[in-house]
Amino acid sequence: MNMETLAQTLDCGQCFRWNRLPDGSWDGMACGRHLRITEKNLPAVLDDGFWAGYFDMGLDYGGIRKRFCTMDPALARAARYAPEMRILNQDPWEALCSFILSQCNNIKRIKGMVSRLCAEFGRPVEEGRRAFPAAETLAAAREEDLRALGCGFRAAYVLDAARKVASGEINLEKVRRMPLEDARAKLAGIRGVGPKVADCALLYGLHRLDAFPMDVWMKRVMQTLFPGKKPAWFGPYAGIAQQYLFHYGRNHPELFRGKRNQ
DNA sequence: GACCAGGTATTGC
DNA sequence: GCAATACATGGT
Repeated sequence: MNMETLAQTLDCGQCFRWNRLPDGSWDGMACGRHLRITEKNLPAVLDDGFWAGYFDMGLDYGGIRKRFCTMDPALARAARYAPEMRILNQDPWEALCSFILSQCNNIKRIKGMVSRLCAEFGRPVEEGRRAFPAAETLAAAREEDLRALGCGFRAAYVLDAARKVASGEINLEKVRRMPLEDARAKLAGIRGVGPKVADCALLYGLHRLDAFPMDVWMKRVMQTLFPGKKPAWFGPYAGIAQQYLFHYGRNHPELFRGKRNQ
């Protein structure tokens, strides 16, 4: 992993608090910690206990990729397109909340909404930096306050999620350990959380690598490149395959020209 | 100024 | 079941 290939992980639509600065460094927040990654400190970052875990350095992505390459030529192309991509270990609540905000939205605006949410409700951690707001904090907010930050119709959804997490009605660490279908059903008890957002929360927030978010892009990918196949076909690391394919598909829209959009 | 965006809930066949 | 529609709003 180097400064360029970090984009495969930090700019592939799984997280919303990282930005590349003009000098090429990466600036971001995770779990209440601020980090600026430069060419110089990158090795030390990946050696740090917390950040190594965040970047999932303990998992053998090379081996998983190799297996994918033997399964299907299109999957091989997608895996080779972004070979350094990893699924981050993000804060579960932040991921759930962020992907509730992601619906019917674009990545740039999601980032803006998350940023304003942090500025307004996040705990200050250092000069000008704020953590992602705690569920307890947002649970006490008013819907109109969230709408004022540009959340739109998603404001009520965020509020419902915050209340259910803060009250303990939904315990994300318990959800992490549930069978996939039970976990999905539990998350779907939140207003504004359907199959896609639930799987995003599971994959990106709870590191459930068997979850397989099916958005418009993945529907196109599946129809075009894997007709008749279902997510389980990709195996226990289906979520990683999904991320390779999502990123590859989004950057090759010509694959779907002339196909029906779903 | 349309058109679209990593969807979901509701309604009506 | 499945298609149609509303839901807010900023980016392009």
